[in-house]
Amino acid sequence: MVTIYDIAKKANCSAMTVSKVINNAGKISETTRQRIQQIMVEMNYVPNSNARSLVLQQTKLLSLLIADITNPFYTTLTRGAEDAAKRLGYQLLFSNSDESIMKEKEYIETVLSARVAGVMITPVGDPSITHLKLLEQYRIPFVLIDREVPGVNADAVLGDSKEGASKLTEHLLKLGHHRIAMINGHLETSTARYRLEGYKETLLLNGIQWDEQLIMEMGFNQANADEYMGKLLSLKQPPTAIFAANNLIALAAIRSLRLKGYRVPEDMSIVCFDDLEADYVLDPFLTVASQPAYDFGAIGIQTLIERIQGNREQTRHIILPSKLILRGSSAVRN
Amino acid sequence: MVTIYDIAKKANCSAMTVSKVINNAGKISETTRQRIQQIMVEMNYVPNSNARSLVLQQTKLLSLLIADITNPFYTTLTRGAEDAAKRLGYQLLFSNSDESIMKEKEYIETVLSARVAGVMITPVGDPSITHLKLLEQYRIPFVLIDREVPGVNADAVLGDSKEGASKLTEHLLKLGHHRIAMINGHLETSTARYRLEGYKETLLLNGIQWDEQLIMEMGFNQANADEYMGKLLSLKQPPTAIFAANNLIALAAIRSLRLKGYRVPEDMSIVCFDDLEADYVLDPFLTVASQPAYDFGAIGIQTLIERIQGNREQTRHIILPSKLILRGSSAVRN
DNA sequence: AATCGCAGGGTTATCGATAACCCCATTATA
DNA sequence: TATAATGGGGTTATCGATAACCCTGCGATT
Repeated sequence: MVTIYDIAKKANCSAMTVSKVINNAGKISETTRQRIQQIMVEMNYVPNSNARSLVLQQTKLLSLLIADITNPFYTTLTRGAEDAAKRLGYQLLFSNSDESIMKEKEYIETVLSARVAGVMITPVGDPSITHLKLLEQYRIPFVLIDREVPGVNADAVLGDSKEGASKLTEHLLKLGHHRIAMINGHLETSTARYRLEGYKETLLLNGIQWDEQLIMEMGFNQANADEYMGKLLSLKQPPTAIFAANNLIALAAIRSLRLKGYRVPEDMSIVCFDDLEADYVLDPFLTVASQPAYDFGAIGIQTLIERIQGNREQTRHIILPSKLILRGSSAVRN
Repeated sequence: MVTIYDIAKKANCSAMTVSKVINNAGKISETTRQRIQQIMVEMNYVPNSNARSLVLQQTKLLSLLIADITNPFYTTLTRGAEDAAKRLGYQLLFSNSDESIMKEKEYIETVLSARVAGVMITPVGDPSITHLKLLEQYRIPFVLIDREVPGVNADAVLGDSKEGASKLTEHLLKLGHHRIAMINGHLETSTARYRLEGYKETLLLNGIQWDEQLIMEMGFNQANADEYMGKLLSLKQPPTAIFAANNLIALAAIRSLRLKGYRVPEDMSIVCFDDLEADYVLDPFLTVASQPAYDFGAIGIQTLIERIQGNREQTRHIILPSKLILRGSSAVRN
């Protein structure tokens, strides 16, 4: 391990002088500066950030915690975050909570003990408040992304879940569906609540009372899609359309339907939130409310850095719109 | 910021005693242990890992650098790595080099300065040797994953690129194609070289001399797919089949072909490496040599941790096989 | 001639946690 | 009874980098 002391010895000067060269601070003659810099290159000196952040009480490290690394929505978001962080001179490390509150807790403790400069996080759900309060207590700036948490007053970059849900529901209604099921994420998640709200409200506005039997709270990780589809299909009056709270739920639902011999959209229309980026799919099939994933990440990081640098007082919620994209998974009711 | 000194003051003892409680070391009476532990909980104490790793000269942090976070192959790999790390008691942080040697360099310097316990990395290519030597110099254990680097003697978890390429090429030959183009990643990447080797060798074994005009070195990030497809299609004897070095290249190629009015597989067969996990795609279309992405990650982390714990002397290369999966993108030559 | 100012560089304490070692009672042992 | 052994806990130095301050010598100023 090369330290500034090793450099100092070779350069015949004190460690402090080396430190000053590294930080471009203090008064150093041009000759010694160059001598020291050359020695640092020769010896492949890399500063020990642990030592540095111990004394400085800060780092240039940002942390991003996403809920599901296998969901293209989050990886695209991550790209946006990464680009923004780089542009603004910060390093970004990610982690993946996998929708697990325990993993989230461990991760928060890790970043806390690393004293990162800031955290951007897709909270698993309302119970995340415990960890978020920890961040508050340790005065580590953070930004919520995609999901908000009641009781936590922080900057947030969110999609307009209610509006998007309304658009999707309305679309299905226009196609003649009135038995529309919803397969939702956990209601402990703000997006799930808003999407449900938009769904219910739109039904009501169109003179339809929602049917609790048609509303499933499955969770965003698509476990048990088969079970939930089974329940829906065995109702006396099964749905003719499904609103899935996100893309992976929709895919799981379609797969399950096909296994049971149903066709989409002939026997069942399906719509959902979040596009699968065209990169992954040759023939996009899902009718979706597409959210600007890349922007989520980029704007989130910008907001976070502004907060870190103390340019702002009040917390701010930024709401990004979604865009309805009509495709083959939804059709006029038979 | 709560420190052990704050705890000590409240508990009326020395910081050392607190430290001993935290580390379950030394001799502490049950009463004081409990008293201290309770105070730590009350005050939400989180140890400062910077201080700790400064004195211990080590951490429980592993670092994973992947080449493209938007490629499902890598995100699935990441899942495997994450699960393995958790199981073995390590925390995992990822980053994304985006196939950029500069980003890779910055990242390596970051993990170096953080003195992580170990690094798992998909090197961008042969030039990565510079950074990898740095890791060696600082004695940070690392494992190469998916790609090897000549001149770097390290553990590695690799796919059998040559064998997979042979299988794919053979498959196309059996379908009657003999003008088979290859759209490859950069030859600075070991996988690209091995895949090319398998391709050429299989052609030769079947009595076909390869045609340099049919071999394109595009890079794994699918830039300029249109340009390369244009070149191939405007040849006097254009290919009737394409072997793409990975999944995203294949998709880009198909998209480009369609834009130009070609149909797959009727006008052009396409095969490639790396499956798109069934999670993302409703109707898998690509004929692929599928690699066990999850295992790459899991085995890689295991190997890394073994090395960290010094259970092994010699470096080891683990080669994982790929599986040919036949689908609609390849068909008998017209 | 005495003082000042500044360039150039060094000393020391500090961040938070831990290793290595020390110290003092009390109990066990010869 | 004298001594060793042990439990329970404290002291001090250390990791690598930096902030705050100090020192020295030389040319400029009065």
